[in-house]
Amino acid sequence: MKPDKQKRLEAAGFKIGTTDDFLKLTPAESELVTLRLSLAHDVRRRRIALHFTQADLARRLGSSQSRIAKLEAAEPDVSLDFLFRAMFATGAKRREVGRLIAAV
Amino acid sequence: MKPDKQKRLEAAGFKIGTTDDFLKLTPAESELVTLRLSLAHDVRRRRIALHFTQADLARRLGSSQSRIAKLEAAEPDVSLDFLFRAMFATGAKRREVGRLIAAV
DNA sequence: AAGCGATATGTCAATTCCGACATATGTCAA
DNA sequence: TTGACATATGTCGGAATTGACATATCGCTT
Repeated sequence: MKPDKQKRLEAAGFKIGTTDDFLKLTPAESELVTLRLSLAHDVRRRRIALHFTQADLARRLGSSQSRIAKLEAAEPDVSLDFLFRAMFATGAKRREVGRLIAAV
Repeated sequence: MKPDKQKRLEAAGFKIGTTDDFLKLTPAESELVTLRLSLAHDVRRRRIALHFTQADLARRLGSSQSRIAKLEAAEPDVSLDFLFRAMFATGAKRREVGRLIAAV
């Protein structure tokens, strides 16, 4: 959010905070949420870079298009296991995954 | 395994390969196995560095001592979700987790 | 507008993973 | 040895996650 917009909202009585603040997450929970979001976003990025459809990636994973859509939307019923399997199914190596996770 | 021992075994007719070879894992599966082992080992390392018992860590996670034992043994019914929650529960930050995962 | 490929959303039964608990094994000090 | 504490192993019912499927919506071309 742009700073000026934030100021305007706050002037209007809205308190602006991070998602973590809003959801009252512990630091550990917050790390986990960020991790999930990062992975979900990167799976999509990598899939598109490979010119794969969601159905293509699903086939590679022995899964279904709808599960990939949910994965990329980081829906809560998508596990880290599934996210990592998807990363590796797009050809990611541990080195790349590590860099992604470490990135602030 | 020491190289000389490997040579002796091979001379005796034993073929030496990696665990991944033995289990006929795809590269993606192999990355996942390595990831799980790395995390499991590091959770134990971090727990001990904190002078926590398995029961202590379990309490922090809202879990049980037996689940932590299984986690550290990287048993197959332990999810990546659980492994990451344990990492963060020992105070690990994404930066550290990323470095661990990227490490060969 | 109509058709089409891609993505999103919703549901459900089956599988997987979990906490809880019991119990076994290990370690070490008294 | 015995006892106390830590870790390992096994089981079980319930909760979470999955693949499968149906269907809706989007974006684009004609």
